[in-house]
Amino acid sequence: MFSIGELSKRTGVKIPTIRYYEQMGLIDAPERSEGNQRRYSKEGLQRLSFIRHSRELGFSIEDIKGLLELSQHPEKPCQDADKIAVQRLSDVRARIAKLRRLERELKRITACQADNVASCAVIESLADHGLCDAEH
Amino acid sequence: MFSIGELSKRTGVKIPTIRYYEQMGLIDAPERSEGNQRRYSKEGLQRLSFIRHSRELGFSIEDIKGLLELSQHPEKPCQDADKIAVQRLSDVRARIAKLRRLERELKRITACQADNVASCAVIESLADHGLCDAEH
DNA sequence: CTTGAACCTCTAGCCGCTAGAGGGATTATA
DNA sequence: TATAATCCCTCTAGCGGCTAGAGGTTCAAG
Repeated sequence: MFSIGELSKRTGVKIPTIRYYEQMGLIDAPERSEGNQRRYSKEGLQRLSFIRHSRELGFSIEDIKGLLELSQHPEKPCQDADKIAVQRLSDVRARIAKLRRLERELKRITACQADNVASCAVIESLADHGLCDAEH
Repeated sequence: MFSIGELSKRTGVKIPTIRYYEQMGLIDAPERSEGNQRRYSKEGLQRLSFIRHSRELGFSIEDIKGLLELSQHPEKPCQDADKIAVQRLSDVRARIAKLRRLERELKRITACQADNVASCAVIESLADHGLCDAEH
C-alpha cells in the first residue's frame, strides 16, 4: 500500500496526471485511508506502468482503454490489440516521413548567411512556399 | 479584395482558423464590407501564406509572431530569425530520433504471432517495460 | 425580389494534461 | 504529546491550436 506520491515516484507519472487518469476511467478508484487519501496496491502500480509505457509510445487514452480492456480478458483473440499497434506504427512512420521533409527544409533555411532580414533565407523561405524542396 | 472564404480556399487555412489568427494578433483585422464582412487584400493573403507555411514547419504561434515582427523590419539583423529556425531544427531532429525508437519497438511488438491475448506480445510488451530495446 | 450560400459573433468543446486556491491528513522531530 | 513540515484532498481554470454549433445577418445569382 502506498500513497499517490509514492506511486508517482515509482512510475514517473505526475500526481495530477494520476488523478486525471482515474477520472478518465483508465485506472480504478483505489482504496482510501481513514483520512480519505488514496492508497495503491501493486496492481495499481502495474496498471499505471502499463499506461505510462503506452502513452510514451503515443497511444491515445482511448487506445489504452481498449488495450487495458483486452488485457483483462486473456482468452480473447489478440487481433484487436495488434490492430491498434499496427495503426500506431503507421502513424509513427508517417510522422517520421513528414519530419524528415521538415528537417530538410529547415536545414536549407538555416544555412542563411545574410546580415539582415531583408535578404534572410529564413524569412524569405517562409514567405514563399514555392522555394520548398518538397510538398508538406 | 476577397472574402474570408476566398482567402481560405487560396491558402488552405480554414475559416475559423483565420478568425482565430486574427484574434491572436497574427494577422491584422482586415477592412470590412458595408455589411461588416471581412475583405482581404493581397497583403493579407501573403501574410496568411507565411503563417500557414510556418505552422506546417511546426513553428508555434509565438515563434511566428516573432518571425512576422522581424519580416516587417528588413533592416534588422537576421540572427533572431536564424535562432528560431535553428531551434526548430533541433526540435525536429530530437522528435525524429524519438519516433525512430518508437518505430523500432512498435515493429517488434506488432510481430506478435499469438492467437489470444494471454500470450500476446503487444499487451505483454506494454505491461513490461523491461522488454524494450531502448529507453524512451 | 427571392432564395440559398456565405458570412457574422459568441460560447463551448477537443486532448492531455498542469497550476493554483483553500483546505485536511500524515509523519518526523522536539 | 505538541507542533511543524510535508503530503494529500477537491475544485476550478488554463494551456495550445484549433473546431463545432447556435442563432442571426449579408451577399450575389437568377
